[in-house]
Amino acid sequence: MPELPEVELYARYFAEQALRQEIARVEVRDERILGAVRKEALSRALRGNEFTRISRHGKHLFADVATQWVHFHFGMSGDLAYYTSEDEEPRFARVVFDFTNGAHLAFEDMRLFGVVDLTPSPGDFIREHRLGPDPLDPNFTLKRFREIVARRRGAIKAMLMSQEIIAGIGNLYADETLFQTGIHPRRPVNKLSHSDVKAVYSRMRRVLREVIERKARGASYPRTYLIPRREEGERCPKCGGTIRRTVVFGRTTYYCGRHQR
DNA sequence: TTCCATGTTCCGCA
DNA sequence: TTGCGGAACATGGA
Repeated sequence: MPELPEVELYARYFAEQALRQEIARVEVRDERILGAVRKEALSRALRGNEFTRISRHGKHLFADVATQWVHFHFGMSGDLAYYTSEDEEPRFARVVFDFTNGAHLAFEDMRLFGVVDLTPSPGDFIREHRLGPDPLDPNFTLKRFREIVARRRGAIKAMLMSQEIIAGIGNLYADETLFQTGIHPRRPVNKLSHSDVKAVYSRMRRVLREVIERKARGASYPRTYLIPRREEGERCPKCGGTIRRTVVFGRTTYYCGRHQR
């Protein structure tokens, strides 16, 4: 379930559970999950070392080990699991890091769209993959967002989901942001008013932060959100209109036919 | 059996 | 050059 908020929670989980433990071995259960790195090289780079710190950019997570960083991308179904007993290994574990203290950290990913890789540093990775700014980064100001918007055309939803423009927003949170700002997902970016742009900027960040904090407490989505009502014909929790379903930027899109214009 | 899924990439076309 | 639709990737659940 990984868009920015979920990956942020994985990052916190990783940092709390799996730092500063010597890595005994790396078990690759399915090589299709590896990016450019071969399993022998991954194992060699990690064995005898420890994860020392975690970094996140958009939907990407990085774990510092010795002179390199392990890069994780969670695809559609990736997750992390830290456990001490072998029989707790997740069914779809693809890579398992065994620690000398007997604990394990598994990267699980049923659908195999995720990636485990090595990279010299998060900065190198971000440049190489041309990722846009992380929307929760303190340097990502409204001014910067306006500059990005000014250079663009096309549907607002496509812009929000393009990782080279802004890194971390996926299908659900793009829809949620537009639902809360009352903007139709197909509205061209150049037809947004000055205040629309500000609203999108603020709502996007509020949604991301709110979801992180709520999920960190084990809570579900607020009842005012669109996310729990992603179904054709549902009632809009904001205005009582009807929830519509369509396709934008290749993804199933839900919006309120009444208040999103 | 068929459709759908929180993602990314590549190709072709306008 | 930019933007977008479609297909492909792999797999399980409704």
